[in-house]
Amino acid sequence: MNKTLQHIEYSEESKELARYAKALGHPVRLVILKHLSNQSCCYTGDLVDVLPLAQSTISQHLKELKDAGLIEGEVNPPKIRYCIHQESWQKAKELFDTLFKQDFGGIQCC
Amino acid sequence: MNKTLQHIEYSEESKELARYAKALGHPVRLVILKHLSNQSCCYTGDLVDVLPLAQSTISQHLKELKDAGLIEGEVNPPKIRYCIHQESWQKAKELFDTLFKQDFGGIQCC
DNA sequence: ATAGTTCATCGCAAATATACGATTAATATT
DNA sequence: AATATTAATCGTATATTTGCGATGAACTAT
Repeated sequence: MNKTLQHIEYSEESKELARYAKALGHPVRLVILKHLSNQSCCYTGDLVDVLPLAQSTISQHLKELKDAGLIEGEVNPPKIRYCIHQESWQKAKELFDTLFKQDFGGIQCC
Repeated sequence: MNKTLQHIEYSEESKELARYAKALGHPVRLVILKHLSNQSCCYTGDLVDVLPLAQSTISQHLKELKDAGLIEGEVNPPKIRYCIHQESWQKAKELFDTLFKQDFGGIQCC
């Protein structure tokens, strides 16, 4: 067969949405975001206190959320204050809205 | 430190949302869902024709979407017709809506 | 019965993700 | 300068994901 060298060109939207979805694809990160939303912001240490995970592990999850663009950190020595990244959050919201806007309910098929 | 044996109890919501998000966290699967929504339904073979990936790979992605509950397959020998799973799709939509409903725009912090 | 079609599954390799403890970097405090 | 605090990063181990080709199962058509 050998159909491919697997270099697929995805749309920017697909890539961006997949990136957000992937970042949201772990329960710990959802808990972190929830915590962040409750407090509006919080320090890494707060999360370390709350979650039964090593500090390094939490830091890593924060990094993934940050890399995906969903949160941002403000240095506030010696702590770091994390918050939702407004713009990206809005962008993610829109992308998911668009994805789910397809109202499959109308087209009955199976 | 040894803070944990890492048995965290997540809420059902977190687990379910994470499961959906994870399934959506790969561009190929988004393309598949888009294709599915365009045609309302389609056969595995259609996707194999469209995507530059091996049949087995596509089958695997379909399995993941099915395991997450986002799609369902109707046997239509010798083919299988895949469609969006209405209920789960709606449930996912709601969970994401709830997640993004938090209007962080109001609470300025950083 | 035999051969053909369609798609899932197996077995494998490579890459990525997840967790940890230990270390390092940055800054504040003494 | 020396110490303490906070959090990122490094190194490592294990598990999961992603991809492939090959094989197998289910059903059709000859």
